[in-house]
Amino acid sequence: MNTHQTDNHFSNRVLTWFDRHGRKHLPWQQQPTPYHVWVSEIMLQQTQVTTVIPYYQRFMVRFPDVSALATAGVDEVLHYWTGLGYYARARHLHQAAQHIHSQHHGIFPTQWAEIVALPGVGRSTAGAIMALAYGQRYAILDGNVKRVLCRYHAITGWSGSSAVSQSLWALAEKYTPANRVADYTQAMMDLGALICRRRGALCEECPLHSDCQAYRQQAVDAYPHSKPRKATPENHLIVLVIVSEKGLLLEKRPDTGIWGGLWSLPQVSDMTAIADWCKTHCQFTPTNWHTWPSLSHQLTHLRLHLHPVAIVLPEGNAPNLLAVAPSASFCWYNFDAPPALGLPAPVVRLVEQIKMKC
DNA sequence: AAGTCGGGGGC
DNA sequence: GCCCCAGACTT
Repeated sequence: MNTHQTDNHFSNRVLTWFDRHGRKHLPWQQQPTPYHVWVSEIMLQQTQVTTVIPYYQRFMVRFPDVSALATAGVDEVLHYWTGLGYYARARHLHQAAQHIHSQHHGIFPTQWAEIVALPGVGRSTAGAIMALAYGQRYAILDGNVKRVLCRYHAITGWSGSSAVSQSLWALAEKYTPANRVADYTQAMMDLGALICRRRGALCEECPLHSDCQAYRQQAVDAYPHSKPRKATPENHLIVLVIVSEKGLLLEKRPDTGIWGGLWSLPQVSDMTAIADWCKTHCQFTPTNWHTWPSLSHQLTHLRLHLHPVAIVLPEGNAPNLLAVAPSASFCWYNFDAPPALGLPAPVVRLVEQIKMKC
């Protein structure tokens, strides 16, 4: 009977705090159009605000609206995404823009079901667009909201497990108010990011601390429970550094898997495959090569070691090599006029090294 | 239900 | 080093 009162109690406290302390000057808040909210939400998936801001600003200058994004090439979109990670986000964003451009005349859809059907948009991102851009009462459940709710109710278990996630969604829906839903949604993210921080939570400044179960237990740092982790595997990749007067040879990666759709160095399965690879793809058999120092690259779930092998081009055989590229899957990366392509972060590092040697 | 997908921030 | 971050998608 008093559950409704309790729900308003929660959102009222959050909203009062927001009026005084919430963030109101983030780039995507200035004109919270569906397009601005959408792009920002996709960039912010698993990515911190301070990292996103410069990417968002560059992106909006180049792709100011859905149609600008839809009519651009996917390589250029990935170029603007280079360094942000999770590149499927960029390809999905581009696909969705093309869908909106061709099927909805460039007008962003207004219904939740249409929005959640867009590639790359799940339940939480769709809720954020509905709440922030349209003021409709839809809930979100991002990392911030999860942390606030896990602590407020002292919820045990990993928040990614289906049982805990289901409980959290029910709570998120319950607390989301009908009035001022845009402010409330922003407030919950701000509360999680600024006050209910992963470490070093500022509980004395939190509008909810008098009712927070984790605070009452004096065990705020224990929530949310972290994901059980396994040992991260190590992967070794042999990559080829082939430089001609046209630049560095790059190969486009398939859309699925790591660095999907990005341009990387050609990769071979083992050292014995190098000669065959050159014969097949470049119509020449290298006489010798040099192994360069390896680069390590830590990902969430594995550790990569790149072993660059520099192929020495035989004198006079460069013309044959030129026949290789450009094509759909190969290109020459010109250091003096770098093309707008997406490159994995360690390849960017390697390109910098190669540029120094040339 | 568990794995995959990246790079950077912060301690 | 380690864990996490305005999650979604595939298997």
